[in-house]
Formats: sequence, structure tokens, C-alpha cells
Amino acid sequence: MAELDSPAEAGLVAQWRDLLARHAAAACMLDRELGDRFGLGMSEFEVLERLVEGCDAGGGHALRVSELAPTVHLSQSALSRLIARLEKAGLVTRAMCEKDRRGIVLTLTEAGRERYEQARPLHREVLDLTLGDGLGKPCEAPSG
Amino acid sequence: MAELDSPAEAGLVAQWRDLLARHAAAACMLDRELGDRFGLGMSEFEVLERLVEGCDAGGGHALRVSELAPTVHLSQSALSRLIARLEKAGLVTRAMCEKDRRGIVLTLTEAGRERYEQARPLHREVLDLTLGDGLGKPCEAPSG
DNA sequence: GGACAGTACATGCGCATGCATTCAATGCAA
DNA sequence: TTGCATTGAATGCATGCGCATGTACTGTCC
Repeated sequence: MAELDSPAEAGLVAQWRDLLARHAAAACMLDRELGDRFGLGMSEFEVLERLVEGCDAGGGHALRVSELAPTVHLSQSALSRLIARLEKAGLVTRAMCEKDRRGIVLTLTEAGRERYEQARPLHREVLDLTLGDGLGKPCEAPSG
Repeated sequence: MAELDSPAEAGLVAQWRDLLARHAAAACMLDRELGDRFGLGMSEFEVLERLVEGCDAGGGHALRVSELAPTVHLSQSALSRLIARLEKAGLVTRAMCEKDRRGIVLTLTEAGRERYEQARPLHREVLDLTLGDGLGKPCEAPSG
């Protein structure tokens, strides 16, 4: 009745299901833990991390939203609102870009950097639990 | 100022970012394509697939929601509503479980099986584009 | 039998997301 | 200069999600 997948397709499906399981386990635990203990969502942490990297690496301490966008897997609107949340929380500053006044440059505040540094160990621990082991259990709490 | 990740941590982070990118690429394209052409979300397709597998394999043509739940990475409430959508679309039937009247047994309708069979090639094609190649471009449309 | 903890699913609610649209600023062409 | 397509970001809206809770049923212990 139903046609079967070719071996190649079956492999892809298996790979996809594994990816889904790992992603769900890690994302669920990250959102829960980072949210509970630091008031950050997974993507919020990701954005803070990009800003920290941008500051430390580029020398320039400000990052344009349009530069940030391709590195986080969010729609433009979702990123815009996420930044608004971070700004409201006092973790980043939004300023007009002088070179191109359509653009917005983001600056990590001291509070933003501190929050990131505090949250990072937990983030790494969750990754270790969910990706390091052979697929950690669905949604278990880390030790700390 | 900022402490560095250990090599092990750096590896985990790289693995996590790769996983995020693959997941985003595949999930985005699956949702868009399956949605546009078949009115199905990624998880909806996943549930239909579990039902098809349950029918073909188990011999029993009905699956309990509680059996389905652990295989899809959704909260119980999200799954409940997803099933409601599928039922509303005429793709599955909800019936009370005779053995345990708290439970709900799901049956794939003929329309549900047809929809799945029609959508499957596109699903496989998207997986091939996004996972088969070395990380396909963010959100490109497949050929068919 | 009756009380009570546990399980299976549904629902109210708030929130984050994506799409479509809008607004402002830029670049280019006539 | 004016006009127009393009780009960067914000916003209205609909939708799907998770959490907390509610409802119905089961099994156990007294």
C-alpha cells in the first residue's frame, strides 16, 4: 500500500529524528534552566553571546542588528522584539547607526555582560548533559 | 576578563551551533513547504507518520495519545491541540479508549493517509536539501 | 463502599514566533 | 533636484507553544 523509503531516504529520516530529539532535549532544558535562574530564553542567551564575541573579537564594542541577524536563527521581526526585551531588561543598548541611519547598533551593558558570564556555566552544563552523553533524558535538571 | 571555554566545552558549543543551524534550516523549510502545499505543519506531518507506522507495523490500526506522546517532542497540551487540528481537518479520528476510558485512541482516516502519502516525497526532498548537502541554504524552495 | 493519590487528556492564559505591512533612510537615475 | 527601487528595522496580526489548571477516570488502601 505505502511505498517504502529508499535506503538513502531512510538514513535521512533517521538522521532527522536524531537531530529533532537532540534539539528538543537541549532547547527544552536550556529554556527552562536559563529562564528560571537568569530570566533568559535560549535565543536571548545566544544573542548576548554574539555580542560578547563581537566585543572581545572585533575590537568594536557595538554590533549592528543586520550583522547579528544571520547568526541567530530567527525572523527579522522576532529578533527585533528579542532585542527590545533585552533592552527593557537593561542588558543591551540600542543606538542609531551613524554611518547608515536606518541601522541600529547594539551595545552590551555591564549588566548584560555580567548576566552572560553568570549564565554561561549553566548553559555549558546543559549542553554537556543533553549532547555530551548519548542523548540526555528529555528534561532533567542540572546539579547546580 | 571573560573566562574561556575549555576545549571540551568549545566542542560542545560548536556541535550545538551546528545542530541549531541544521534544525533551523530543515524546520523552516519543512514548515513552509508542507504548509503551503499540504496545509500541514512539521509536527503534524510527524504525527501522521507515526500513525501510519503504527497502523502498518502494529497491526492494530489505532494508537493511543499516550503512546504517541513520547515520540513527538511536544508538550502534552500542544499535542492535544495538534490532534484537534488534525481531527478538524478530517485526517484523524478521536475515539474513547474502551480499556481505559481516560484514554483517546487515534485512527488515521483515508484522507489522512492520502495526505501523508502525498506529502511524504516533499518531506524527504526537503530533508535531502537541508541535511543531505553540507547544510543547505537557509530557506530555499525545492524543485517540484 | 469511600476517600485519595495518580493518570489521561482538555482548556485558559500569556508569550514568542513568523508573515505581511509600514515607515524611515539610502542609493541611483533622469 | 525629483522620483523610485531597495534596505533596515518596527509593528499589527494570527498562530502555535508551554505552564498551570481543570475534568474525568483508574487503582489502591482503609
